Amino acid sequence: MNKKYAIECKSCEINCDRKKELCSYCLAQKIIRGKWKMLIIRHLKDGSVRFNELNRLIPTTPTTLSRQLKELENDGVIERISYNEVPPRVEYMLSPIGEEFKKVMDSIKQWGDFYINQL
Amino acid sequence: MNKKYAIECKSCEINCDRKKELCSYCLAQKIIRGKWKMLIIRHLKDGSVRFNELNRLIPTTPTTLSRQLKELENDGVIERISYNEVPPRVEYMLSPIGEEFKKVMDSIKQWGDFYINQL
DNA sequence: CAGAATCCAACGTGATACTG
DNA sequence: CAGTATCACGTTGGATTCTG
Repeated sequence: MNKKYAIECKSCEINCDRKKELCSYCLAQKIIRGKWKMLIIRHLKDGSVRFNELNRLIPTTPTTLSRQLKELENDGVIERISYNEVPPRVEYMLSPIGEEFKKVMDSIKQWGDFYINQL
Repeated sequence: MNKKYAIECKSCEINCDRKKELCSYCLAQKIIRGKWKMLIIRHLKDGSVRFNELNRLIPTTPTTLSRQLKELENDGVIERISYNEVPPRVEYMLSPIGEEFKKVMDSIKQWGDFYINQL
């Protein structure tokens, strides 16, 4: 198991008897924590999207969007393809890991609906 | 739909065509964002736990743990029962909404396993 | 035991200006 | 178009001390 992506779960190291299980949670939490990451993944669900297009869909600054995209890329959740064109064109899309995350998104949506119905 | 719990998703208001779907995501993100919340829910999965017991399982200070517990309670995810005893005894457990969240936890675990296998 | 109060440091996000 | 650099700021979490 080489360190392709960074995974570290301090909590697990300290107190988890079922390391792998807890790591999954911390892993997901790490990805979900970023303010716009859920939204990014949601907007990439149906295919690749360009940077500015994404920025129109997500109400934050290019600075922040760029940072969050880079983090998602480093975590292996999305992929970035840069075409050598003028004007520049860059497309973002889900990686296999990101595709797999759609299932989590679906269960989150179900739970959210349940939550809203309780109000 | 009375405002029992606070829900507001600025992103949805601004740019979402499928409001309810996105709200679910933002909702979940808002609730899970706290550094220890996933871990709290994970440790309450199998039944109620007392404050100090929880604090032994989760490597943070009582101050922070208390804050996150209160937030989870306000968001309707967990419940707090205080027994009138000396010394004091307080138990935390999942609410119905919290129980429902276990499905999300399960899908997260599956995803985490998939993730780890990609390394 | 189960916390509350207070203060502080660190981190994440946003605003602004600029660029290949 | 797709960013980067820099700075300012608010929110979060942690340390410490104290209490019913």
